[in-house]
Amino acid sequence: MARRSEHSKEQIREMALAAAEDIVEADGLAGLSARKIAKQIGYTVGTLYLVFRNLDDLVLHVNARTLDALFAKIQDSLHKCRTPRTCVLAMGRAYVDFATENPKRWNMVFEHQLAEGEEVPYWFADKVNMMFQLVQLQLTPLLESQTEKKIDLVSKTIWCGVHGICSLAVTGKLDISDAESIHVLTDSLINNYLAGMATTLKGE
Amino acid sequence: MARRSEHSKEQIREMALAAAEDIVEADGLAGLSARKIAKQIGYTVGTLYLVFRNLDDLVLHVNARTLDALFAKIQDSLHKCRTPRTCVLAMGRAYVDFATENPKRWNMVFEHQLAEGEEVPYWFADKVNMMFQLVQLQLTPLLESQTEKKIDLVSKTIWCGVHGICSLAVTGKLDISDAESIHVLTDSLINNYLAGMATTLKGE
DNA sequence: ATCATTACTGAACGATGTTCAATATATTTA
DNA sequence: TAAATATATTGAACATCGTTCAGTAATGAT
Repeated sequence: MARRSEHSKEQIREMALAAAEDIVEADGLAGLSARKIAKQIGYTVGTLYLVFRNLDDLVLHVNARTLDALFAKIQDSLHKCRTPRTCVLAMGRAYVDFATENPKRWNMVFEHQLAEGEEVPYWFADKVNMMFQLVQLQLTPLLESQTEKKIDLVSKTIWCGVHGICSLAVTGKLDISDAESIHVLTDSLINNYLAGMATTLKGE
Repeated sequence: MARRSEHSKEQIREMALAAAEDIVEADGLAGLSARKIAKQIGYTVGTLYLVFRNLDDLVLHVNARTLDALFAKIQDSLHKCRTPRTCVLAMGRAYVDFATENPKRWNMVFEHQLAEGEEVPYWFADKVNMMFQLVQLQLTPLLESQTEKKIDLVSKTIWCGVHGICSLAVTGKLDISDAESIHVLTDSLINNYLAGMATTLKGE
């Protein structure tokens, strides 16, 4: 055997990640296996380990791609909004839309956990933080008089809230599942939280 | 072998669930295995399958116990509060406290997913719904003029938000991890959301 | 044409969830 | 008390999993 250089290592990586995405979106993280990926790209298991440290590493990279796609979709949603409030609303809806369109892939980002000793690599943590920073960017016009710590708190609170709604809805723990009904919850969260913040800021 | 009737089936169930809890809180869901549980209770793997349909079923029951303990803790927190707002604040803090005290067990409730065909049993869904109803119970005094649908929306939004904060904090996706810092977020969410709701209700 | 390098394989290992014929004990019957 | 029946428990077997790595086949260099 050995079809030397039919694909570069980088190509094999890409193929493996794409195959893994397919399998996960079809059967979830539980349905993913090294042998399935290998079979789908026409190589054997061993080859995967020349290109990834192990399956956890591969999943981490699939998750990175998911976060990238999610981030892109959320950034896109900002083209059609004008005020901080409507922009955060748009972001929340885009988040929900992505999650309902790619439920298993999105879910894997939060389902997957590294083994005890392993650390989440910095480049992965960065991708998560970028999401919060994008919220922060929208909100700063409303919070110019506030400390950075306060702005950080507000962005995190809102975005965690949106995530919580999305998470419980997509995993079927609420009775709702269609995107439209979930938007009602995220809209409510963002509108009321911001309205409440406005009153407490005035009262100072 | 066969130490007939040394323990009743119900006792073996209890022992297995307790052992599983121990293992999960030590090593997480990934560290749990049928053989480990069996070894810890002094039986062999086969015995577990006389008492549970399969490992998924066992995990589901561990999760049920976790939800029961969580619910009890949250109910307890209601003895020291007087207003709807402070009661929901107390509930949020109790939720965070439980999650930080039992991170792996709590996490498993949301990490674990049944296989494609399997349905979440009604008694499990009930336990989740009871949590929302407890929030609803606190909030109805503030929302007496509102439709039931609106009350439901508000409770779900707030509690999902609290869950989202808790979830991202406990799994290390925020930079914070101590309970006190997480309380700041849940307090902020609840206080601002309710304040915002008060203004929109007045404006009607 | 030979050698060295490289790309890839696939058998092997230990561990997993799950099943079920076999077995050892307890209870009932004679 | 002894034999027969019933039942509680076992543990070997199966397929599948992640992971490793000696071996092999094809390429590039000499």
